[in-house]
Amino acid sequence: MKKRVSLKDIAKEAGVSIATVSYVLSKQQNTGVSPEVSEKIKKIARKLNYRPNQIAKSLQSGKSHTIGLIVADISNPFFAQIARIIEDEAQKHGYTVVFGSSDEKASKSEDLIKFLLNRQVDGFIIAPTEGSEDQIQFLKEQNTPFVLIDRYFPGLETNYVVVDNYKAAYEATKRLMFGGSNNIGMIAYTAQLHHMRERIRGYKDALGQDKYDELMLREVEFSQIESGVAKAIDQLVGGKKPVDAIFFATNTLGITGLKYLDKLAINVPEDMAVIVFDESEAFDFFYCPLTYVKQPLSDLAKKAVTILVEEIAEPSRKVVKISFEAELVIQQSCT
Amino acid sequence: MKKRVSLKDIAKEAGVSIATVSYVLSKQQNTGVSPEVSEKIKKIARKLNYRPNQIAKSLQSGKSHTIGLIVADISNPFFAQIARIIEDEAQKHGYTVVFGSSDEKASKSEDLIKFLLNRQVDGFIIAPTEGSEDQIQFLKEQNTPFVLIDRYFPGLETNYVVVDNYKAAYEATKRLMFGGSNNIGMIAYTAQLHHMRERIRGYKDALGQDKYDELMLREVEFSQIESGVAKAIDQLVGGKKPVDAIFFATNTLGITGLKYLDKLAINVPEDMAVIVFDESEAFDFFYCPLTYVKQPLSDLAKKAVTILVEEIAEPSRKVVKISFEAELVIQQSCT
DNA sequence: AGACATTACTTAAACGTTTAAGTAGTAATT
DNA sequence: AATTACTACTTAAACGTTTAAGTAATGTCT
Repeated sequence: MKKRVSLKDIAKEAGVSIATVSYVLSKQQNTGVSPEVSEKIKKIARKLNYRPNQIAKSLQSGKSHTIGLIVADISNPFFAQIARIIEDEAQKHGYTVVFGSSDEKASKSEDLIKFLLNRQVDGFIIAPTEGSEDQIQFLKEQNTPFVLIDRYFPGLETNYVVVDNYKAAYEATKRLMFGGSNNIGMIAYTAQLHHMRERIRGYKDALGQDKYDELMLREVEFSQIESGVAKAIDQLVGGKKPVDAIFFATNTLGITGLKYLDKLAINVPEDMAVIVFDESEAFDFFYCPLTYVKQPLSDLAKKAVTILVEEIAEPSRKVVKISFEAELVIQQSCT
Repeated sequence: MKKRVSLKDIAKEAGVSIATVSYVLSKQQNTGVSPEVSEKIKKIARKLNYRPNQIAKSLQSGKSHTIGLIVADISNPFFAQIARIIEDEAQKHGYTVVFGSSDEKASKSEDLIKFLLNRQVDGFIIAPTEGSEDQIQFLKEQNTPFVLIDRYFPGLETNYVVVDNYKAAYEATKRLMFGGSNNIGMIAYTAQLHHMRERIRGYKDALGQDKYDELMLREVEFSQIESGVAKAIDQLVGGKKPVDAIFFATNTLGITGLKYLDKLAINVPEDMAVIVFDESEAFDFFYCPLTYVKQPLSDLAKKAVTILVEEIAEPSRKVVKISFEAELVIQQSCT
């Protein structure tokens, strides 16, 4: 790599001190440099194609103007979309985004946080994994600015931007009941993550004491989605009280589940009503237009960035907790 | 943010110089520090929870251990998947990935390159946009390590990792002919990007002089995919020689096109055979299992990282040009 | 005993910035 | 003429590392 041009090079060529060059090039207000010298320096800077070294600036200022984004998996369209919006929004504020995928593993998440902390990121946007409370607590104690997104820990006083999962799940389930379904099953992840428990709670509450049966709620492991969903569906349709509707708790579960229903030649919505949490491009080609819970991704992501940027600028403000409403997009799979 | 622990803090507590601490903590080989002092320092470092400041290291070494990834759109699953693989691979080599989306605009791409260059990235992995030759040339002149991925410029001597687009398109088209299609249309992007021209060239060559008709090749703008594809299909099916097969040049075009075919009640493959370049989760739910061109994403992305990392370590090696074979996954949409 | 090595450190410069504090030189005020 | 104030700079320290070069104390060899 060719040696980059530094203030020193410009100073030498202009016959002034480095400080003068710095004042000219970095200050908007004129800090007492004569117009002639100022012009001369600017001209030389342009000629030499000077680009300031952000690393040096960062070392000096203690700010890297970089934010770390940690999600479960950047290749999951849900997170990829969030990442894109965060990127655009961060750029507007002059921030770069570095990202990492935790694969829902607390250990990977911890490694990533440490790694990015060494890189001196100014703050984090994190979709926390199960069991990462202590990491989040650690960030809090360290006073590292961060915002949780998509999920949060009710026991921790932190910034977060989420969706009202309880309400969304409640409404979705009610819609299935309204559509005439009597035995409504749910397929969720085996996770103590609050957003997942909230979706489950919404489902249960909508059904009420008498309609809910614990056999109708099936949980599958992150690590074996395909086999887990298949088994769950087998149980839901094969029990003594077969379900006539399934509420899928995430889009990945939905996609996997719909494929399996296809395999079993179970028709939606005739044999089985369906609602899925989250969207997917895949649903566009499903033979029956799906009713789904639509999260305001853009709002979530933008808000997360603005909160983070504000917190970086003014640390230790009061925590900000935001919960957006999700929208139930009603199509034909729920009747 | 709490003040971070630096070598100085450790040095003070241990009663030694900063240099000694640095030697102990950064060297694997013992550089002449007594075991007692060494142990003492390590213990204090652990106690204070010392984490080295990468920014300072970077300034000193001139290496940021960060690579910049520039793609058209990180939320496009094709690029999101590549990003994920690059992330994992980069992590293995101790690199962080910062990303940016160019939206296929040369101006955005240029801004991103400048922005990330200021951030002192050690190198780039770029899926270049149309009209970005001069930016690439600039990086080359600067001796900034980079690898192009997915696309490249035949006129420039650069590292790249791509797929043999000509061959893949040729074979796809031949497969459509083999399946009995007589009038095979193609929908591609209006772009001089080499990979796109190669796909088109493969299509043309497969058809040969007599079968190819310029009316059967429709190009649509990046900026108006939906309307463009609709218009293209209208023309393809509404001409005096209506096509009985369509080859879509990318997965986005394919998804959009298939939706529109649905709208027109054109059945695949009875009324229209179809092959799409690239995969999509969406295709899993299309009523007819699609024949598609499968790119070895993992190979592409991993190779790009290793080439880049090698080039960073040993600049100005000979350029490396890699072309992988794509696989035609034959299902039922092409007969 | 004197020369030379070796050990176990320390000093100081460097990376590229920013910025408080200092310093000439000139101009205005008394 | 002396004081003050301003202008247009420069000096130097700092951010947290690395590392070549220096040094004092001890050990070894002839």
